Amino acid sequence: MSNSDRPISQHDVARLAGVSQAAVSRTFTDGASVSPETRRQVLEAAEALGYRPNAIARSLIKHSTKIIGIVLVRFGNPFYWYVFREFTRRLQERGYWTLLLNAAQDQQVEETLPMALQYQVDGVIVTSATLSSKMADEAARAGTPVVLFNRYELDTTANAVCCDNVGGGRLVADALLDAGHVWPAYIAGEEGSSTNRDRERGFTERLAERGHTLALREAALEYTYPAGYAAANRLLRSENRPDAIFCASDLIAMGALDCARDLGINVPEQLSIVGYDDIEMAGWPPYSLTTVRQPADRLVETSIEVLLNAIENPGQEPVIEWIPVDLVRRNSARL
Amino acid sequence: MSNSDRPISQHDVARLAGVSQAAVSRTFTDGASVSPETRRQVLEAAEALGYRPNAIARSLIKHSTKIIGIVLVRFGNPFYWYVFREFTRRLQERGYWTLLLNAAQDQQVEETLPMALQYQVDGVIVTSATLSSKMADEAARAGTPVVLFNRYELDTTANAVCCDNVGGGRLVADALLDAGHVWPAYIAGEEGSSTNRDRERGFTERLAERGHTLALREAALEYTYPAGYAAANRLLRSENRPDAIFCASDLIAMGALDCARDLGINVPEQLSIVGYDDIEMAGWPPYSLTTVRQPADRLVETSIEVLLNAIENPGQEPVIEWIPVDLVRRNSARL
DNA sequence: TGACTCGTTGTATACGTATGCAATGAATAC
DNA sequence: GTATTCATTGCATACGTATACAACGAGTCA
Repeated sequence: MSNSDRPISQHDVARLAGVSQAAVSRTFTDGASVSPETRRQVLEAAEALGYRPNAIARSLIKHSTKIIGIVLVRFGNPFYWYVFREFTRRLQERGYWTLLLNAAQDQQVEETLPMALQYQVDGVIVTSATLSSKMADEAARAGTPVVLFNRYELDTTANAVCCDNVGGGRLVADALLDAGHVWPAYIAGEEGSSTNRDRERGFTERLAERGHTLALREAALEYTYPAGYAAANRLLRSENRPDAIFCASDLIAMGALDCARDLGINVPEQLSIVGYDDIEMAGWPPYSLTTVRQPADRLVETSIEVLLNAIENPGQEPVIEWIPVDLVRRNSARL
Repeated sequence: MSNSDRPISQHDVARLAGVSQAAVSRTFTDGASVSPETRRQVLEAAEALGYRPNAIARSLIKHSTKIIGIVLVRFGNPFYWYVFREFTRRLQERGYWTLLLNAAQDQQVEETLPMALQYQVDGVIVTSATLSSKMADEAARAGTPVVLFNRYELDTTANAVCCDNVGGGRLVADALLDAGHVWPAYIAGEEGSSTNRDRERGFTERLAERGHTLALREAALEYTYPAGYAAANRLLRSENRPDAIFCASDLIAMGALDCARDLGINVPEQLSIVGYDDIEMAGWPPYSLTTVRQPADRLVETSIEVLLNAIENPGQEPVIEWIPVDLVRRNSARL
């Protein structure tokens, strides 16, 4: 069509409507003072020219982009798919958009977070990764609130919303012991992560409190199905095969379950398997996984509330919110 | 710490370094002319103040945000999760960031796309949704290229990168007939979608060419596991049970497979099941799904190339790229 | 009629950065 | 010695919008 190379600005609209640029700005700003008549003329001219306000220019003045940065580290876990969908959906409902920062490695958070800050995001949510104190300082200096999702860091200035992973581990220990298991094993996920550490700690702690010990331990190293399969394979071929396996995530547990089947081990009669997360697939009939449910909706909602609160009330002390978990009893464990 | 409320700007850095604001800008602009000495002073001052360039202000001048909008409609399908991860990862490698637009319903694309344009994104990728001609016009007027992912629209001005869904349907028909199946059924996904329509068309067309007809048809309506289970349930309880089912997606096929098992039907001896997408789970042992592989990497790579090409060379004719598919033979079908 | 309020409008400026232009100075060539 | 080139620098302006401020006109009240 008739494409002048410069996009339409408020000046163009103002010229056509015979008013000042300020009048145009006011008709597109809620609560500004414009007479119905000018408003009509402006809207008419805007419609004729196909004008759309420039959110970038507006952001520059208002010192607010209405954009939230989300740092996602491990894209693999389906639990985080759901979480991510809910984040974007609920943020949009509240007038915020989402800039995604995909950090393949934990280490890359150090590079991506500064980029988010350069884009002047109003806030950042960091999922499944921690923040170095250097990064936390930088965000604080920029005045950009950060919420850690399902991680916590006691010594930094970041907010956090976190499941009680220690409590989750204890839940499983109690349930397994109550049902008479005596030779429990643990398959770890990523060794460095606080979620993995806390789940294992809660599990072994509670076992110890009740006079038992962790019989065996394997590391899947990743939160994936094949890694879970491989770890279970090592575990189940050992001399003293465990009578129960607690897995650091559902994907690991599903791999372990299939491995047990392939080895001809009956689940749950000969072996109980318990997962963690309660992803959608955990409920599918061929798995029917007993697992610790992390209430994703509540986690997300709380994170958003903490973040928006920090945005609207700058200079507050960082907050750590704990979200309780519960055990979903299905058919992969004899409980 | 010592927080002056305004963030640090190039003026602050310039004052401390004893140079002009322009000199600061130049040290942060590749290829600009600055002496090593001033550069050093500027970087020193910037470091001391914790200065970071403001990407929003830069975007305003350069008429380029280095942000790509991605419109995602149905978050459910794991295939799109992989696709989304690859998009963000590869775009980041090329210096682009990703603004996510989550449209729960198809219809909401009409509302979200204009928002992306207001944020001056350099381009838009629309996955699993079509574009009204009104929206296409608006994007064209804004000079923002759009690439439809796995959809095509012959009459609009949008680019498209698309799998040969008709060809995929034909592949399956040939494979099933070659193996001696005589009573094939189809489980449809979302009725309106072009992917669903084309897959079914290719399947039935090829059946007809070889003197067969589609025996039965059911609609899952959604691309989900439970919907696939329910549709298969209706299909397999009917009088003339099919000897093969072609499903519009892998998730539907996995639901159908579990339904067949629950009904005591042997797969693949009594019933062949074929899916579409080749998501990661399709390869897991308990499913081992025979399916049509959509080469996600190639789809994504091509989409990015088409989009970046359109960004760098404005005013080009829209392009439609076709990507071939192939059949992955596993154990859910007797082929 | 004059003083006052109040809603509307335009002017001017600011947000933080990039860049065209002219000025400066050093280095080179004759 | 002068003329010329060239890299570097600061000044000024532009990007598109929001808003403080003052000006204006209409209306109200005394």
